[in-house]
Amino acid sequence: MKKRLGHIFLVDDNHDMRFYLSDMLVLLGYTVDTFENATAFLEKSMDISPAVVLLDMRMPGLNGLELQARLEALGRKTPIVFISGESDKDEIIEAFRLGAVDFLLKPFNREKLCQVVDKALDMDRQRNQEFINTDALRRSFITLSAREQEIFMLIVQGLTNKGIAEVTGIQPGTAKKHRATIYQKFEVNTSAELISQCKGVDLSKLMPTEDVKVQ
Amino acid sequence: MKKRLGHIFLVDDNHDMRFYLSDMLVLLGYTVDTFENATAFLEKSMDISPAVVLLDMRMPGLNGLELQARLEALGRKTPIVFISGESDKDEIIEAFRLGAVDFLLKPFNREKLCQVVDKALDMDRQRNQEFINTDALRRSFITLSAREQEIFMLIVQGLTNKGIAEVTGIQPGTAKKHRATIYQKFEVNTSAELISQCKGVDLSKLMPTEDVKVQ
DNA sequence: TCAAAAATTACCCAATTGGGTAATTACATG
DNA sequence: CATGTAATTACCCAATTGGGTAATTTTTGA
Repeated sequence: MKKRLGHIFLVDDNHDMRFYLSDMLVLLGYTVDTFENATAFLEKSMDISPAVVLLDMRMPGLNGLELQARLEALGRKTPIVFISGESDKDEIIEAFRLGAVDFLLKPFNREKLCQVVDKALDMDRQRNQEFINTDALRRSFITLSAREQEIFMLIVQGLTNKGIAEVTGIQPGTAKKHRATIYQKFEVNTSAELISQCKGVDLSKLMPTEDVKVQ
Repeated sequence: MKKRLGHIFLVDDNHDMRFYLSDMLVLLGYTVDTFENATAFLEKSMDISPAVVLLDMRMPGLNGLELQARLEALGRKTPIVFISGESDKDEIIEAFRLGAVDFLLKPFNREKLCQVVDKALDMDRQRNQEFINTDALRRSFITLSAREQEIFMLIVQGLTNKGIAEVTGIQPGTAKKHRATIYQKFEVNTSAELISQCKGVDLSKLMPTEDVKVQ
């Protein structure tokens, strides 16, 4: 059997189900952290990618939907797959509205579980890659002075030194000086390289944040 | 009441529901096309944006899920919102897996309908804008010769004429000549402008397609 | 208040770019 | 085969860029 890769956060209040699923998933090759309730997951989990949250809907304390909303509010964007047998239609719909990747109704077979988990892991790989790209760009961006950040935005919009001079009211030579500093800090030689580095990155997200993803 | 904007394709086999919903939606300000079954919609609808498909799940002939799959296969990407009372959990989950935006269980109130429809219309506006951006770029791209298309890709990756020369094996001056032609056809003066035009566009989607969206 | 950091401008030089013309070769389509 | 299109190369020129040094003024913090 092909060994599967990725991490699974399994949140289920049912002891037997936790052990049964965990064993199966570990056998399949995934790494697994199990949690008995939503609070335990909120407190102890670390950010790992690629990962997926396998989440039981009905639990004592916070239920699945409530945990989902909390994670969303915290900016923890690991994909969520619900596992449940007793959920009603409204709960299922609400889970998808809140961004759930899939919903597995018990009983489900191993193939279906793998298929859904792997799809979610793929999504997380892509999401994390985008985060990493943005983060790499941000590392350089925050070394820029305020003026340099302003001019950076104009450069990646395609403006020349002359255009930047017109927009900001400074001399073209000054714009050129700032541009040189910016290129140094981003370790590029041309505007094309700089703009390429920004491809697929939301420039409005360049201001610092705290969360970091490892691995 | 604030007048709502957008187009709705309403597909429902139930005559009363069709007229009731259609009247309500028109009153709210939307434009509405109604269809008695999936086949009618597949045959007659045109691409309009922003639009949303309100789709009944249980219908004679093709059911909602089958129509959804057909639309996906045809590349018709207007967001789909299901409307149904009798759907079971598996159908609901399958609808979301196939990309449904939302699922309204009957009975639902007017507010909920508006909220869901407007969200779907917003998604379609954005989707269509991306399509338009890509289409504008493609119009220029297809006027390039094969060699120019190849060099275009290298330019937007940030390569200089010298770099392009190394990669392709031609002389830097030749690369420069091609670059000049490309700039002309895209009506830009610098590589930064060209790359800016490509921002947010999936360059792998630049080859010609047939479907066109109006308005 | 005093020192450090940032912003501004000017100047120099080599390299590259943008724009244009021209000539030769390769290739395909009628 | 002939013609046209594409590709390739070379050459010229003006403008801009990349890289560096220097000097002055502003702003910021300690």
